[in-house]
Formats: sequence, C-alpha cells, structure tokens
Amino acid sequence: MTHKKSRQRELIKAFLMTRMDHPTADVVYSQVRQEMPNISLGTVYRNLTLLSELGEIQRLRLGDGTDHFDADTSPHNHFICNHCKAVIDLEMESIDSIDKVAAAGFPGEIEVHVTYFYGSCPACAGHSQIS
Amino acid sequence: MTHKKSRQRELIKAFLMTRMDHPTADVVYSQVRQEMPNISLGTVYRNLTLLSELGEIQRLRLGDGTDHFDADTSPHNHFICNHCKAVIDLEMESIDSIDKVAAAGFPGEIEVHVTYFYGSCPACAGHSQIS
DNA sequence: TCAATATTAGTAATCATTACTATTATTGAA
DNA sequence: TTCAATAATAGTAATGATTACTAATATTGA
Repeated sequence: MTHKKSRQRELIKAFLMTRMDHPTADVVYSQVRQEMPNISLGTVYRNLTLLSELGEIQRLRLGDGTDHFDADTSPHNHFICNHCKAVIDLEMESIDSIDKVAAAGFPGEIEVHVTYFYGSCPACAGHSQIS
Repeated sequence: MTHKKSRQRELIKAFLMTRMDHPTADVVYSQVRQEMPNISLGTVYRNLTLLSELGEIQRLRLGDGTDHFDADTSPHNHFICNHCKAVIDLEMESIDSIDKVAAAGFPGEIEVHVTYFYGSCPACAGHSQIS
C-alpha cells in the first residue's frame, strides 16, 4: 500500500516538530485544530500511528494510560516528573550496554530495551515539597 | 482506612503466587472464577490495585494496553517476547547504576527507572523464523 | 481531464479500567 | 454470643483512549 501525501499528515508532523514536550494525541488534536478546524480526532490518531510506523516520529508508552508522541527520533532517554507529569528529554551517555547485561545467561535474544526515568523535575524539585 | 480481610482478596493473592507468567486482570478473573464462580471483575481489579498499593504484588505496565501482575515483589527485570508476547523474569545483575548515569547533569531528581527488555524468547528464537 | 484509490470527517464501536449502589461479610466491643 | 459500624462485594453503568466503519473528498499518474 503506497501512500499519498495529505495536508493533514503534514500539518501534524510539522506541529509535532515544534514541540519538545511530547504531547498526547488529544493535545495534538486540539492544537492542530486551530489551523484546520474540522480535522477529526480519528485522522490525528491514524496519522500519528502511520508516522510512527514509518519511523518519522516516536510513540512513547509511559504507562500513564495515554500515548505520547515525539518528533525527535534520535536515540535518547526520557524522564517523567512524578508531580507535574512533564516528560523531559534526558541528555545522558548511552546505557545500551544494559542489553548485554540482560543477555548474559538468557537463552533467548535481547533486541531492544525501553527505559523511563521517574522523579522530580527541576521545577518541582525546587519547590521543596514534603510530599 | 484500615482494611478487613476478604476471601476474594486472599484467593486472588494466592492464585497470583502460583503463577510465573505475569497474568492480566482478565486472566486472573477467569481463573479465580473457577474456584469462586460469582466473583466479579470489578473485585479482581479493585484487589489487584489494592495489593499493589500495599506492595504485596507488582503491577507491570508493559505498554501493550493491558496491565500485568506479578506476585514476586523482589527487584528483578522483565523480558517481553515480540512474537508470542510471553513475559519472562530475567536473572541478571543489577542495572540500578543507570539512575546515576541519568542523574549526571540533570537538574532534577531521578528517583527510579522502569526498564523492559524485548526480543525473541527461547522458544520463539528456536523456531528460526525469517520474519 | 480522468479514473483509480488513498485519505478524510464524522460517528459508532471496542477494550481496559473505574465508579456507583444496594447488599453482604468482617470486625472489635458490649 | 450478639451487634452495630463499616469495609468489601456483585452487578452494572460509566469513562477514556483508541480503533473501526463508511460515504464523501483529495491526490496521483497517465
């Protein structure tokens, strides 16, 4: 199934590239709607899924019940704030070696890993809350 | 809110302790039902949630849209087979040091991480599929 | 210009999970 | 043992994210 270009898909991709905060499909929908008022939520979902299958964007399953999306497809890790739920890119050295640690003694094949870090983001940590 | 014991909760916990395959709530429900035919799905969910909040079991959000549960609360990592979707415990040395790697240069506070490994399980890898 | 067909808008359906409510079970104390 | 307080349940309805469906529209190469 070869695919044709669509104004909707291009708008979604372009919008996502302007964002560093890893929005959900719903956020993409409400924002993109300001420029194209009768785009439908289904179109947003369909294109986010297609784009991630094409490897043009990344789908993040953070375990909060809602998928997030990231236009940055370069390998990098993510941090989720336990307080404000912000999703932040981490600049850190590679931890890909954990695949070898996992593979040692495991009779199957480790191909990839998914890691998310949790804690207090800079803004929330600064508030010195006592939980 | 102090809690009273219930036959249902004890049965759910006991069942989960017999399983090594990290079942979903639905699987727990259908199995536990054989011993207690009119237990309700809501009761299963409520108790799985309560038990995990009490730290007696572990809730696994593998990103497949359905939560899995594990009666083994000792720290260990999990592997998910891309082919048969089996969830398998990994016996490997600690990778907790990745928290320090992530914390280096990050102005917030890293508290924990969640990692899942993916690939081919021993059974599926043996089938030498050319996918 | 046109026909083939990928894509869309709008809406309905699905699936996992949670919320609600009247009834039942557990508990500690009289 | 009896009993009142209340945690827990069964059954069902509601929610929220996501996918499926369908008639209409947009894109494409010839």
